[in-house]
Amino acid sequence: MIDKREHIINHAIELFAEKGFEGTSIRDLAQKADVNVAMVNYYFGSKDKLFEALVEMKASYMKGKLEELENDRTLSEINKIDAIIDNYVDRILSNPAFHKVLQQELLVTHRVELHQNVSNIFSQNIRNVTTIIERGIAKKIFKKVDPQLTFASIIGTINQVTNSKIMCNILLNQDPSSDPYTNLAFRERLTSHIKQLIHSHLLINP
Amino acid sequence: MIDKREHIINHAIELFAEKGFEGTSIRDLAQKADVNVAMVNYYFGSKDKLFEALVEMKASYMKGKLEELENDRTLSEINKIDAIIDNYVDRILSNPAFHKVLQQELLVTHRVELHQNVSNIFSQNIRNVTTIIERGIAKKIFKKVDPQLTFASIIGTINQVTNSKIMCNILLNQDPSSDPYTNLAFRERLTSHIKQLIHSHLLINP
DNA sequence: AAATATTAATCAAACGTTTGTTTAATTTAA
DNA sequence: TTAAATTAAACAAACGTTTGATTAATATTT
Repeated sequence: MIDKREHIINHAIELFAEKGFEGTSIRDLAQKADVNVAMVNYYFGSKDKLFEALVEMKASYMKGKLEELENDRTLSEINKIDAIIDNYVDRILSNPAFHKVLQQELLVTHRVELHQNVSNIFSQNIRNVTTIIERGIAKKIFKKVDPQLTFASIIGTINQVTNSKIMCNILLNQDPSSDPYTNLAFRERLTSHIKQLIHSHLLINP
Repeated sequence: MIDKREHIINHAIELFAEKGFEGTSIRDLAQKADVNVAMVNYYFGSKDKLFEALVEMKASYMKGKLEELENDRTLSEINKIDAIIDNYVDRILSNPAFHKVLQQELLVTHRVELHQNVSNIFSQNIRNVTTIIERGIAKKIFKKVDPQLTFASIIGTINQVTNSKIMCNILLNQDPSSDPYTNLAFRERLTSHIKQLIHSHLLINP
């Protein structure tokens, strides 16, 4: 075993995604990760701190690529948007369980601090994307759309199909047991739909 | 007090939305609703059955209007879509807490039966909307879009701004304490964005 | 109409479990 | 040999639920 903290965290993500944070007991987690019940408190101090450590360790993958794209001067605004869509879909479909954990924490509000932290993970992304859209509008390449809600439509479409596997399969008339998230054809279908949607929304000359 | 069952359910919706089902204790609920702890089990049998009764009692508001719209022969396809968008935004913004409870139950999967029931609440709506879009495509009024994912974009955009008040305020650069859901200007902004987005996506002659 | 019987609603208290956490002893590794 | 890691056992607190007694409301009988 390489890193026991990460080992526990990885199993915690799966359980939290399936049952929620409150719905998962430390004994559940210890059994699933095949460690002693005391190890969670030994390594993390408490169940709450495990959750914080989990978010902190795994949230970094959210950043990075986007700032890079925003500052790329060789790409047109619409190409940046396309790259962001590809990037988002890629990362979320590669980590559906962690993404679900974050979405759960956005829905509930009683852990005020963590709820704020999770919100902040997304806030820089919002600013980056809306800045790109606003620049496109200023250059008269884009129509005068609502930049904030345009971002909401991009990320909201992705969330709509990634938040619930069962809902996604109902939506796509697929077998309830089939797994759309690992299906490459589905990934292609999703990205091309969003790009098509956003292109006709943004571009003056499509 | 008119109906004690409904009285308890209404307070349960608020608490479940804020803390989640597992995060809410019966003692929490009893205190908030100002009833004895034994009353929940007296009226509903168990905490789980309270949850089922809650969904059953409040989910009916989801149906109705949509079947009506689908069968209306006086409206064009795009007018039906517009009416559906108005209807969705209206109902969700009028019941944000209950909507959050449903979204939470879509995210977690460990209560298999209830998760299925909640999914089914939406499935008829999906069929209605996709049918309208397919008819518009057949009539060559609409472009050859992806009907299922187009629906996902409509409902996903709404969810994106209604799932978290804090996220919504970050998105809209608003004060963290402001309440966008009761703000009529926000409702108008949201519906007109979605309509604009979907019109340019669907219509061949906008 | 008054008195009685029956049902429904409410309550404080207690039930047995499960919860997150801690302890103190033991094993492992450096 | 010392520090870190692991363990089974125990801890108090919180959990959902049940109990048995008491009050309120309704129905029945006089």
